[in-house]
Amino acid sequence: MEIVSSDDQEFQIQEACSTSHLTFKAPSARNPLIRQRSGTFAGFTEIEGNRTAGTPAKQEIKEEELQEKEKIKKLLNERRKFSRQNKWGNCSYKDLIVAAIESSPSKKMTLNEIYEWIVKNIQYFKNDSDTNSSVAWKNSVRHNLSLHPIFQKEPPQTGGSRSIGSYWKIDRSKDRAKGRGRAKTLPMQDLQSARVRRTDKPPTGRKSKSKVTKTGQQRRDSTPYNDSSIKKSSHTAMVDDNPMNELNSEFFKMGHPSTVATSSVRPPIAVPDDGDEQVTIQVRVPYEAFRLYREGNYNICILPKNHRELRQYSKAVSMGYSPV
DNA sequence: AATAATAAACAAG
DNA sequence: CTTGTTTATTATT
Ligand SMILES: [Mg+2]
Repeated sequence: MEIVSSDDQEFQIQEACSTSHLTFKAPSARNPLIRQRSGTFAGFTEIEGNRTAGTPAKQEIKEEELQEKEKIKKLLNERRKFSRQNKWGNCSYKDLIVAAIESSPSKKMTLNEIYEWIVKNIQYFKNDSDTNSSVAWKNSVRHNLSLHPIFQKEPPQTGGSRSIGSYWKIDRSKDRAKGRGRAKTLPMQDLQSARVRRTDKPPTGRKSKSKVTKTGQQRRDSTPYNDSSIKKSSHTAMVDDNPMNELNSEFFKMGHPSTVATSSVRPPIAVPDDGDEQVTIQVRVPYEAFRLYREGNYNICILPKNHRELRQYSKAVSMGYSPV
């Protein structure tokens, strides 16, 4: 059990995770799953304080430009905690947006200005400013602006006939705090409200790279319906009569990271030849899986022992594996 | 296990 | 169509 304190409240996690076995019928591999402890308290994003603008007072414009280029080079090349090797360099969309906005003298930018900065300054996006493929990364930019509390917008402006949207600014005080247990302003994905799964619509999300397992089984695509006549929509909906709702809202003010934990299991699966072929099943532990109650000054969060396993189980079955 | 990328529904203008 | 929010999934570390 962990106790974590934030500015004004404390809460505990009790068995926010559990260990259990998921056994699938496997002709050749029949070891029971033994999974490690999961769903531990999330760590927090390292804040890059050292990229803050150094406010060069009186420099020649040319020199400033050179400095700016150096900064970008550093941003793309240096590895930081959690950084990935993206097509454009070792920085995240969030990093790019921060760099863009900070490069502006007024320290604020409209969405379109952010796009333009990226296209102008990041090689990878240069030939990609107005093509079909730009739709995807621009979507990601918007996603990141909305998602991260560090990005805040001023009241919307109007420019001529069409709206230019808002000016986006950096507010570091709203970024996730460094270290465990400090006051947190969490990204939206850590702040999901009480929703339940709706099964009448196909899901959205990232597509699987490998669509076929070694068993030859067709893996379910995350967006299996190309048929545009099938209307897709988010497949969750609020449940008004969830008795947890009241507690939920309080709970989420504290932004409990464990509610977004994903976990993987590697159950033995059916393979034709021999093999301990295993598959990773990622599931998101949904909010409603948790049982919450209050005890004194604490909100107690319990993930019922079997819940994660049940979700993994049903997902495995939907992928074509047969349980024992 | 945790973070980040990617896809897409949906709303408002 | 653009801007913005949110959910949901997989990939990468
Ligand atoms: Mg934001």
